[in-house]
Amino acid sequence: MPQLDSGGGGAGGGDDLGAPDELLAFQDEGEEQDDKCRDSAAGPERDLAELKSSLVNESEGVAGGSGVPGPGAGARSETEVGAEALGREHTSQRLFPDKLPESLEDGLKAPECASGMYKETVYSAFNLLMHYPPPSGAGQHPQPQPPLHNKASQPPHSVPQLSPLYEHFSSPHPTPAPADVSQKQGVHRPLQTPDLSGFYSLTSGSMGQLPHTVSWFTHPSLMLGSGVPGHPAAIPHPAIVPSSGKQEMQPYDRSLKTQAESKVEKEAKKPTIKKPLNAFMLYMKEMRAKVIAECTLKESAAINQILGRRWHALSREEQAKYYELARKERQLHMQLYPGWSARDNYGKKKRRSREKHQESSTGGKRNAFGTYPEKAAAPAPFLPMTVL
DNA sequence: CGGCCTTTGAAGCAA
DNA sequence: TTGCTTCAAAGGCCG
Repeated sequence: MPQLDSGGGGAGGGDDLGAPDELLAFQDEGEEQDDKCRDSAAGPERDLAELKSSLVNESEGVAGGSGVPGPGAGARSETEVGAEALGREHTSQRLFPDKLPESLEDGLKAPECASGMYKETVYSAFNLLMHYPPPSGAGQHPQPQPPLHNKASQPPHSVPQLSPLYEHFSSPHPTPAPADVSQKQGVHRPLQTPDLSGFYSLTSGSMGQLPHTVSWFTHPSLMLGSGVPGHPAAIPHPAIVPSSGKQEMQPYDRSLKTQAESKVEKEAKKPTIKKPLNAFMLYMKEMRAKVIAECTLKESAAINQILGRRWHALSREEQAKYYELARKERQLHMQLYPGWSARDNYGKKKRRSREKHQESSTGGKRNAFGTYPEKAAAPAPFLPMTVL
């Protein structure tokens, strides 16, 4: 794990929310894996690997280069790009999975996927966020991020499960906000983090371009919202979802319920506070739409594979931005839900049975670290991100 | 309809 | 302390 940093005392003095991720020491991470990849890429697979490699290069054209995506970035060798971006040796084959879903292969073969599409600076919006500008200026952003969560099926009133901080710069979909959230924060202690306070000072009138920011402000704990019975009109925080995931029952149905049932139901309906997103999740949220547009892919599994590779292709500085954002997310999450713990959601998702897990772990499938047990002799792909 | 897939990172848990 | 597991997002796929 990229357990790094800390040494610096962390940004925001005293806020060391366990943000071991501040600096990602991913130098050479997967160096050995590269070897493995090289091995596995031999023969016909090598072409595929190179194809994938070029895909990563494109992403570096965008994300990389600290905003100087040269026109020929996509044509440069990965070694060049990697060395430039990371200042580290960057072998030509990195982390190529042995297999890719067919859809991913299709995507990689797609011409639009191979052409350099990442011309804009991905982080322009990110920088916007990082500086917590007043919302009035947000609309001035020249290149609003493409819609990331515009599912047509989504009820207009619902709040997409977006990472609030991230939403601040990524989502174009307005979310109705109360005129004065602060008035509804009676029971919630005011946030004191200077960075974050800027968010909460937003008003509904300024939400045009940064709509989902509101989701932060309409956080249940802020406005006695979804988490508090008797305030049905409140807009839930994206981190909060009804644990049942089902629609609200009609009053008539409700009357049919026995007390015991309703009790159980009540229990089940207790809103689930979701984990704050980590750096990679934030990165995925931002880049997913681009990958989809570029590769005409829709399968998340395939997209995530691409994003995983692109993530590793990012420079340290670029990744650091997401780590910082994730840190702020955690910080805010902690402030909003002081008593919340990740264990609250433990076991709530019905996951594959442990049996299956064990079976897979011995059967060549990926374990929790994304590694393959049979290759366990070699360092796990991402563990070698050792401290510099 | 709901779990799986797939990714990385954070955190929980057991030993 | 170490190593493993679960969850976070996303959306197509499949039983």
